[in-house]
Amino acid sequence: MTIRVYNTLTQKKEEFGYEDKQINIYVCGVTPYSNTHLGHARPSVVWDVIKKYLRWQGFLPFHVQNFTDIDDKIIAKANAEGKTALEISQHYATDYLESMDALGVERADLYPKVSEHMDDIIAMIRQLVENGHAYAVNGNVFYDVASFRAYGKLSNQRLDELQMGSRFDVDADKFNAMDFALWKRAKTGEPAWDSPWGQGRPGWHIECSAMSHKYLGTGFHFHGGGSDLIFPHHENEIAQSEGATGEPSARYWLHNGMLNLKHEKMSKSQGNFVTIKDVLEKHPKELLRFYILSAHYRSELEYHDSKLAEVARGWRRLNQFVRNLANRVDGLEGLTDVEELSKAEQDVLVTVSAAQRHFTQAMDDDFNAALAIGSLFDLMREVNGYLAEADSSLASNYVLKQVFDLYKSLAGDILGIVDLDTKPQTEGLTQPLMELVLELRTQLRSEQNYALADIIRTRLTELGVVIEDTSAGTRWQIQND
RNA sequence: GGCGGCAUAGCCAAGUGGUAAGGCAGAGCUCUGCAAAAGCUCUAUUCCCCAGUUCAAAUCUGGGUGCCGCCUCCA
Repeated sequence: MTIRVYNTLTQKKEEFGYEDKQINIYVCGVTPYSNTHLGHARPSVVWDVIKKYLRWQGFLPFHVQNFTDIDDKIIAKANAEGKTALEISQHYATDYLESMDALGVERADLYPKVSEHMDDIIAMIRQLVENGHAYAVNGNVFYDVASFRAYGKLSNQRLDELQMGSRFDVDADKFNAMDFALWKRAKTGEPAWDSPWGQGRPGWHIECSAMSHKYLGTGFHFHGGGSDLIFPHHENEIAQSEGATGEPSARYWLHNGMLNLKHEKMSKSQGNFVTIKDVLEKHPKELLRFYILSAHYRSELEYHDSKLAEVARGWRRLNQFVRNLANRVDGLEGLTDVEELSKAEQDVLVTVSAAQRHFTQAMDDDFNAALAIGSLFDLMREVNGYLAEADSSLASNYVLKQVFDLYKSLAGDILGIVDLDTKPQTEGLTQPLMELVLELRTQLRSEQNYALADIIRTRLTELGVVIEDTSAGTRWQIQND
């Protein structure tokens, strides 16, 4: 098995090389000053799936994701609301983690914060000054972009083509307009820390270099984030990390595409965002994940209010299929190999292994989840065909258990697009009441009182309870998406 | 102005040299008391346009058009 990934640094797909099973991952987190929105859901879900896939393949992902909890925007908001910057950032960091939990995103192994890594940041800035990549002026420290020959290698920018200063004023203390702040001199009313250059706070990019280096060292495997971070954030990060250590920081730079709202990037500063919590109040997390994963992680994704409804039908089919399988194979834990399989059953097993192979091939090719999902639909069609004829023999149960186990790992554990909670859909009286209603309706049907039976069905549908008459009896389900 | 990306059926979307996955919607059929579910069949002679390379191109090259992102904080 070989995994190939698109590396922004080389602008092509590369074979993923590794030395041992532990895969180190640094994903740029958020600046917590506002509610967590759908744009944040994209990299989170994408990396969640990558981690779970890698683990399924026998790797041990180790994931570090920062909180940039010292920042102009946070300070501005704190001053406006009469709170401290840390109160603001803590509040929104909590909102972020809650949103991630609600999305079924596994937590990172570490969430380092700027405010807790001042020594590491200062040490790296100092190193950069010593290495001749940074200079201090009036309590500020700037990165000397011209000193780093490879500057621009990630984003493919040429220094002389960048339009710096066109939309904001350039600090007069800079050697060069493109130089960026590593350390900012304290202004009144701002949180500040002691440093060799006086009181101040870190610039935007240095925290990721310092913290990724501290926890993952140099040459770690993956560095991820949104494509909007390629320049200047990640470009500057490379300049800092490599300028300080003399070694490459990350080997593979992976960038996810933007999630747009009405053809515009969803972002905090533009105010055009939909929060994750809002969406999850109306839709199950599995549906939101299905939507996000239905396009390749590098492409742009368009969101609008009816978007989830559009993909819901296909998603629901998949879920009901898996749920039916779950009911069917429930309690069949002890099944071992069964000797006599019919042709139809052998065919299903062949399709199962083909589906798993296609899924793996898709994920190995730059984590192509959209293609991988296609293989789940292919298998579903095949199995549904078999299911129509299947009896409840041992062989049949055995085969269906194989199918279910595959969906459980791929669609459930890795992608998180089907709800496998075996929790009863209902509580209290609903279950026995439904059984009673359906029993009576079955009686009516056997008496050919279809008019009344249909009224019951219609009224139940209006209540959100969908019933289906199958040859194996009537089944019911609460429609909740 | 520079850099990066995208343009595939009514809609979403995969596909980076070998003759167009998958989903939704639509049509027909099977099953069914009916409905639903499910299955089967059909639905892009063609991949924004124009040239070129090649036995072969949605895929490569050149040019054009349109859209998006970045060059300010952003996932």
